[in-house]
Amino acid sequence: MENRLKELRELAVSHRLKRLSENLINDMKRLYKELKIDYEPRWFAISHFLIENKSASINELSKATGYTHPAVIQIVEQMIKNKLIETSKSINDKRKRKLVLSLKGTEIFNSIHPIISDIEESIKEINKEAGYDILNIIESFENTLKEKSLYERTILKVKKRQFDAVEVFRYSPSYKEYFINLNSEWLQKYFEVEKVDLKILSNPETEIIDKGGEIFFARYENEIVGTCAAIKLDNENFELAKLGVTEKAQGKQIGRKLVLAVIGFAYARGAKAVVLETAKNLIKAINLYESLGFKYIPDFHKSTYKRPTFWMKLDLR
Amino acid sequence: MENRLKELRELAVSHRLKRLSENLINDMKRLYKELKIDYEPRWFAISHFLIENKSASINELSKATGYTHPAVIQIVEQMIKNKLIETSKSINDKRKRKLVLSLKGTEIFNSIHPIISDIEESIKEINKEAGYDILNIIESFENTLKEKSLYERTILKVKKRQFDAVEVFRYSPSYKEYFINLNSEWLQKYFEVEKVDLKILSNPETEIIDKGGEIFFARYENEIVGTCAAIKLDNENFELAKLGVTEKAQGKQIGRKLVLAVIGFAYARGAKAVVLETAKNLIKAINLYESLGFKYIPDFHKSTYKRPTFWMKLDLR
DNA sequence: ATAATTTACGTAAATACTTACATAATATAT
DNA sequence: ATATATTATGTAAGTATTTACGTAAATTAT
Repeated sequence: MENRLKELRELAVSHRLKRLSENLINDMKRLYKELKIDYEPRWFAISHFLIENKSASINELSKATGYTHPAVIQIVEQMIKNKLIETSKSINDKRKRKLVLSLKGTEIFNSIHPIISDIEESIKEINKEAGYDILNIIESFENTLKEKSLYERTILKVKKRQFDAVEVFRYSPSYKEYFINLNSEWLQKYFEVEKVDLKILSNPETEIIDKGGEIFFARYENEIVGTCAAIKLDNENFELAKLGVTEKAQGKQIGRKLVLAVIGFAYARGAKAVVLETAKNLIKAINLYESLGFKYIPDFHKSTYKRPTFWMKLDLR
Repeated sequence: MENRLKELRELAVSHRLKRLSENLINDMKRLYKELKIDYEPRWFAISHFLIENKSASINELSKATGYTHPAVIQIVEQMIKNKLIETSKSINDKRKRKLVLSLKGTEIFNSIHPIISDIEESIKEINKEAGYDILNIIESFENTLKEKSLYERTILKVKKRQFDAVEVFRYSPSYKEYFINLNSEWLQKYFEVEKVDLKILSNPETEIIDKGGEIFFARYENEIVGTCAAIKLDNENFELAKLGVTEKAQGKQIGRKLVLAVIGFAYARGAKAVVLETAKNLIKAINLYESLGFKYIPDFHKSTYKRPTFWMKLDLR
């Protein structure tokens, strides 16, 4: 409990940042209202850019301010209604609008200048009292997140954790059923179980193990959820085949760990390459193979199956 | 221009804080989605509180999380729809609802625990790279603003600036018309110009100046916008009277500066007190008088006017 | 030169809240 | 004991933005 409470603190960062920002924006609004200035804080960034650059298009404003373009359209619309902005079609590019501040817009912007200065001063004062320069800090966090977002950082950790939670172990006769079932699942979903499949799946010992290959299984949260075979083709080549991960356990690094087991097995036996035969519609599998360095090889072998397949290869030397 | 650009930087603080927070919240959402967890980040604070405290009412949750109570109602509604929360009427207080996490709610909350930890770790990592502890910083700013908000800080500066921009000067015959007009404005708006008023307004020299009093005027942006008289009652008492500030210039510290001029005048002449006669519906004026230390005195004098009035007094010793 | 892609803008709807207001139940003051 | 104030909740509507999607014009590729 104690532990969790502490965690909430860190997790609440985003929420509290938002509140802090809303606080400041509301105070600005209240100031304008109190001083009877007909001006919304959200107009500021756009007014400012138009003062500096004379005219701009919706898109330019969006990029300059960081608002999405529909947001800019809506803010600009408001400003047009308040006669602060005038709009016309661009001449050289008929898609674009040319937006300029009206005389009234310029006047109001200049008239709020003293208040802006006061707000500025207040923020500096707040910085001093708080003991931090908030702007520097924001910039620093923006840069840190630009390098690697919270999402990217966290997903790496999650994958690592999942990867570590998968236990891979070798074939023994008692797991024979799993080999059939886990492979039937995806074969039935995407294609059909062909005779060639059935021959291997039903006789893993004679077809794979006895010929110098191996079959791996993956256990995740006490359930056997995946399998993959290494078939010895010759002294220099192994085939990775019959990779199957049950649907509800997908996306948990199980396939990756199984493929790595096969590669490791082949490598330990002095193989030069691992090849595999797969099909275009097995997108997740192909992505996995590619991420581990497998490359498409045209005309390597004719297809073993009725289903249309192609071959990939990973060089081990 | 340069100058203004620099200012925008400070002013954009709130906007950028908001974006930073949205960034983080969106990343969290994306994480839950990617990991196929049926959970919204906004549920977290409430789930957490209910895990810690077993049950709570809408109001308690609002206070604990910082959301407004309608926000809590809406989030809770969502969670009820997702069967994460169960609700019942409170027994001892029929206004209250008793909200508890359902079994499913508890399970889901516990199941996201590892991801929460990963997010936590990521935030710590971000802190380290950015070189700041964001949570400390937020807290520091929250405290600074709690002591004195951006609004309060800024409004003080604005008032000071306005106050300094008002120029107060003394009566001379050429300003006679202003004395009549500025006072007629408010008299006509709130009451009517009575004979007693007219006598003083038309003869400021004989009625006020020659008897040892004074009339002050205020100039703001090159216009005469306010006036106020100090009438000598006897050697120990002055009456503050005929305070008028034209409507469009109100709220700019003009009245305050005029009243201070009258007080200063009386003080310089060795007066013991300044009194004034005002009316209940002149709310802004009364607020001003009170803020400067004037106190209500019952039965001081009978009313000089047809309109219902009362007296206030400021002791100078 | 034509097809395909990208860019610029627009619109509708969704999101995550807030404000403002209403009402019933409870607590407090006279 | 009764009026008054406060509290807890609810509801409707507003706000400031985003996402998602569509279309026309311009650019690039073939």
